Amino acid sequence: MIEQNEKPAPTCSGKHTKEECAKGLQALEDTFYVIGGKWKLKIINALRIGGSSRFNQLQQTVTGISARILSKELKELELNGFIKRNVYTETPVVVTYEITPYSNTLGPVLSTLIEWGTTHRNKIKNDYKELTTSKD
Amino acid sequence: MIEQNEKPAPTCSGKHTKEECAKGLQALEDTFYVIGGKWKLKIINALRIGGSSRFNQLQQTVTGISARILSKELKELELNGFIKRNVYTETPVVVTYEITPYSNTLGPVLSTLIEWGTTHRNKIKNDYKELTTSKD
DNA sequence: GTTAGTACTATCCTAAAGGTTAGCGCTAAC
DNA sequence: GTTAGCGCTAACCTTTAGGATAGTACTAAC
Repeated sequence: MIEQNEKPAPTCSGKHTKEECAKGLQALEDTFYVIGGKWKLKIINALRIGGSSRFNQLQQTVTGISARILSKELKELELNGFIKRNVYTETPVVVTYEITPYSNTLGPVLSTLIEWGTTHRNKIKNDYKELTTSKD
Repeated sequence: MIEQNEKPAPTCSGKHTKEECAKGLQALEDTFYVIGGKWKLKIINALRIGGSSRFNQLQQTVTGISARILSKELKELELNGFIKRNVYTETPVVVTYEITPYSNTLGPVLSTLIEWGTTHRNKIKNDYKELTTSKD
């Protein structure tokens, strides 16, 4: 919201990057398509860290998710090859979910995302501190 | 969807990782909160690659976005310190958007996300090829 | 004075995501 | 026979994201 009056900006479109940009756009689209949404990466992360888990256990770990959504997301994740569902026909029936090797390709994605979120939270905290401490 | 009947799985909850898991969950939550959604990362990526751009230019680059949404997203991104809005009071008025240094902290996030999306697309292609080529 | 361009914005509407509640089929314990 | 736990699932509802269309304020050109 700052007004300026110097140069009309050189309409820097950069033809050489249009293709690159389209590729990036496509790749982001693809990524969001399979692991986008509120829960998928959280579930995968929980299974990566906590190891194979059962349904109710998972619902406790991934705080806030409802059984309906968890069930739906697990189905989608299984369909896309990110997790494996194991049924032990005992009494009572036990079902466990575990990540597949393919999920491990998401390792770097998860770590950068988590790292960024952590640093961002600290930044916000500091910004707030500075705001309340300084008096100018 | 595979049935088994071996061990009831050792209820591997792993107390030592609960905290770790909660932290990851929180970090993912924070990340999604500021750069989640269908468009934000795409816009930042476009500005990163294409350099500072004007409104209509951006709308062309980020294919599929409507003016209303673009306007809304840009406001949010500016509020959170990811982009800078420059107004050149000329005739006609020209407005450019550019990324801030803080946006550059998203570099690793964007590249891993884009890289993963690209490899995933190739995997899907190969899976499909194998499916249509082999006859078993 | 009409048209065109720039950068939006208001209104309205649809569709997808997600939440709430209740319940099923099974078995084992009280 | 009632309760409780496991792993869901169906029905219904709310919230949010996003899309379509039209219009605003300004100015300059025709």
